[in-house]
Amino acid sequence: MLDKETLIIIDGSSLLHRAFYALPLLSTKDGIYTNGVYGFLTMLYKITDEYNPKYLCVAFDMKAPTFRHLEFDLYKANRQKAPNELSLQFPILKEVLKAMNINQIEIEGYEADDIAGTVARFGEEKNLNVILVSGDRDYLQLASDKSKVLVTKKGITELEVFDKEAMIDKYGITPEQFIDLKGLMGDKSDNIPGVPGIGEKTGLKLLKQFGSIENIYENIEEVSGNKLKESLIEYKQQAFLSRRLAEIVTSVPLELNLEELKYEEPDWERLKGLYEKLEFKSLIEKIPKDKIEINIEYYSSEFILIESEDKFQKIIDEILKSKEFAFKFVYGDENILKSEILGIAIKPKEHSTYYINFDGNELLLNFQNSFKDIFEREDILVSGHNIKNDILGLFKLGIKISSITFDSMIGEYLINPSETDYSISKLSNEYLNLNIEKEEELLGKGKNKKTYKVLSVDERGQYFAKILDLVYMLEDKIIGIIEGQGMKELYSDVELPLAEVLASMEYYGFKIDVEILKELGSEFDKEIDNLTKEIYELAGEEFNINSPKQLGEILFDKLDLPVIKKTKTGYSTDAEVLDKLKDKHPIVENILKYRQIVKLKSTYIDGLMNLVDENTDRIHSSFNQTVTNTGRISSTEPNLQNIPVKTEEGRKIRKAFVPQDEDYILIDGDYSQIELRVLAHISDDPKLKEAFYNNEDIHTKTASEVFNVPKEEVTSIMRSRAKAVNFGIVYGISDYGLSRDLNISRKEAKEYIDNYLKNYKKVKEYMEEIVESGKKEGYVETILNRRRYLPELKSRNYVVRSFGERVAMNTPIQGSAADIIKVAMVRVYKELKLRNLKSKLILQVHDELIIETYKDEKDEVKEILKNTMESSIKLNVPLKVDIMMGDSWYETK
DNA sequence: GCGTTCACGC
DNA sequence: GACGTACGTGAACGCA
Repeated sequence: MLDKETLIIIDGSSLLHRAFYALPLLSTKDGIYTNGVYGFLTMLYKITDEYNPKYLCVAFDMKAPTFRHLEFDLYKANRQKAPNELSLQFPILKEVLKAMNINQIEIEGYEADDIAGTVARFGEEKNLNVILVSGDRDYLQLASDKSKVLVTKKGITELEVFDKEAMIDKYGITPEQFIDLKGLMGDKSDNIPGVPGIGEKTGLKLLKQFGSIENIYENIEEVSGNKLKESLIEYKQQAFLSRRLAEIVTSVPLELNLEELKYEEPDWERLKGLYEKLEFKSLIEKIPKDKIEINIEYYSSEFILIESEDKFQKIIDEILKSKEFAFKFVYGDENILKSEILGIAIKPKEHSTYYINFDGNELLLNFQNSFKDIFEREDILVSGHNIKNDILGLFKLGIKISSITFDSMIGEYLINPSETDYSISKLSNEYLNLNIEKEEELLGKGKNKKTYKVLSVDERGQYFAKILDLVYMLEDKIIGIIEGQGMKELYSDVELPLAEVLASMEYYGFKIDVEILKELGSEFDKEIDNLTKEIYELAGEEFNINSPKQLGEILFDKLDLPVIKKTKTGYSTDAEVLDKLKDKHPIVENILKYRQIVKLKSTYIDGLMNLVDENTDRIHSSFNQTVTNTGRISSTEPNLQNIPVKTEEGRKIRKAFVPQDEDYILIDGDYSQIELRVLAHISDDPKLKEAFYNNEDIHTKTASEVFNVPKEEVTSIMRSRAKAVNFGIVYGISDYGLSRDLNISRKEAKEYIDNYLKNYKKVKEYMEEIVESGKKEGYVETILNRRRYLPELKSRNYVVRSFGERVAMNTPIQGSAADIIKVAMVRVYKELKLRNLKSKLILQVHDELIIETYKDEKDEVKEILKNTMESSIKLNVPLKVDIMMGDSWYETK
């Protein structure tokens, strides 16, 4: 294949159809529908990248009737007209292809597949590698020794490859016989009748036995089954007609010329123009930079460089006058806590930006003294972008910030929590149509990411001055939207103050007893050693157990265990599969154990150890406020929100999480069933509310309702199944997910869910209403009006739509729970600060808060934590918090 | 470097 | 009747 040149022929009509139905209906701000074109181009790029063709063309159907219509007037008679949203995209696609200089072929009286077939034969004659691309399986008849057929599998990214051999492998018939097969079974979508009673199975059987339709009729007596025989005889004519209709014509009168099929260089400028009009940002990125004029106009800004304290008073006076300023630190390292501060940009509102350069550091001390008061005054409003990072800088300088009034990053997150890029460059482009360099462009990314040290002092000043200008330009717009959507309180009273709380949690960190970690680590190592030996012995050879590929070969090829599930790349070996193979071979149990211990060792022992600050023995995780779709916070480096708890061995890791010294103790407040309480509140379901008023065991209660037995008769199996149902309600899993979790049939799982909803009628009503309103409004909301947009609800794709529905039901529950704990965090933090306590809030794990508590303050802190958490947001059911104490996180259970 | 597979918590 | 099914983080593998 490599030595031959490649010709790719794409069925444009078919592929645009596929792409249109695979993607949600996207449109530009001018209302041009683009999803099909976008999907088509994604596939086109993928295919050309992979096969690097020398020749390429796209075939289209024409509206005019074809010879098939003339022969059979019912041909495609039942075909529904394509929706307008799709038809409108054909001319757009053709325009894009034209800009790409790609040959388009259409001809009256023939369909795209006939054109494709004809071009394919032409390519074969010229001894080219021919690749046909379509969303239609009819193309399989064109596969040959020289031609491959790519058929879309699912979505838009996966293509199934068929050559002649692959066809025989999969269907047991040749491409030519495929035409006979269609003649026999017909094709519903084209209204080709075929022979009644014959489907794919019978058709394949007949062809494997007889080879062709002619041969079937020549040996009709040998056909087994009277009914089948009669049907064949009666519909003989129809069978031959159907075959003629199904056969792709490879002799369309085309004047083909290899030179014209050449895949040439696009008209880049024109293409870029089209992509811009269609808002295909990711595709614009694909255009080689040297091919187009880079005419991005960068926003520019002025700044005043300050390198001595003489001017400090002038800046302070300006701030005092305008009562508002924006600022941002420039750090010399990714890790802010360890980083030196290179400088700070400060912009008193309506004034120029100052860039104070601290290089050399003498000035920093002076800055601290002069500006402390300004930051700590409550009547001066402070704005910024990703201000948590700047609060950390202030903490390092011993400054406590007071009045944050705007953070463009957090603001945009509230406007749309589903974005992934909240950078200032993105926001300015979206809202202001102004461009500044992305941080990535200045510093690079990944392993080679540099620090701001590579920029000159002047460049640093310029860049950060731009940022502060943009922050102020964004402020009114973003605040306006937030207020318009009823999120003012959420923004000002919860999210903005929370940034400081998170900064404080990062700043203080969690003390780690490194010795305990080390000891646990060597225990795990010993166990891994033993397990490794046993596994090698049982396998009869040494291999890399960590490699799913090698493990799969051992289990399923060598040991011949039954294959339960496959992944894209081979055998699946996940816990679910291994669980089912447990009694088939003793090696399986060892592998499960091995996986568990290796996970603990690598992620939680080695991973944590690497992140312990060697001076203080503390771990400083990053808490991110703008990641999740639901409003939860996330934690990275390390993720402290997934420290093991379920198995005893894993839970031991928590013994290493300790208070700073013997004067301190950990106090842990844990919301009991917060999501189900939120559900009781939102749905106002009397039964569910009653359970919480009476402080009942909710899973037992659910079991008694779902299985219709008195509570005393609920067995432990019933309870655990009910627990899974409650879990499903809270996390929005499907009947499929529930059936998998409980290892029961999907039907049974569905019964459980239906039964649940039958008992909790108002929950059912809520679920129906929220989906309805989500569809109508385009979004759902939490108790504090936090929004999540759900375009998935309008998808024509069942899977996507169902996903949207579950998210619609789940987000108000999970998101409101997030609202509740965030409010509690802000208040607990404020209270500890107000009372000047030594105790600090150091961790949040979704429904749990941990305070590193000074022992003398123990009772006070306990009360603050419990009361604040329970009274955070008033629901129409009580919130319940369990308080626990211990000398390690392990003990607070 | 990047996608895939697996596993941990809520 | 199939579709392929909570989220977020991280480690290791294996391909490029």
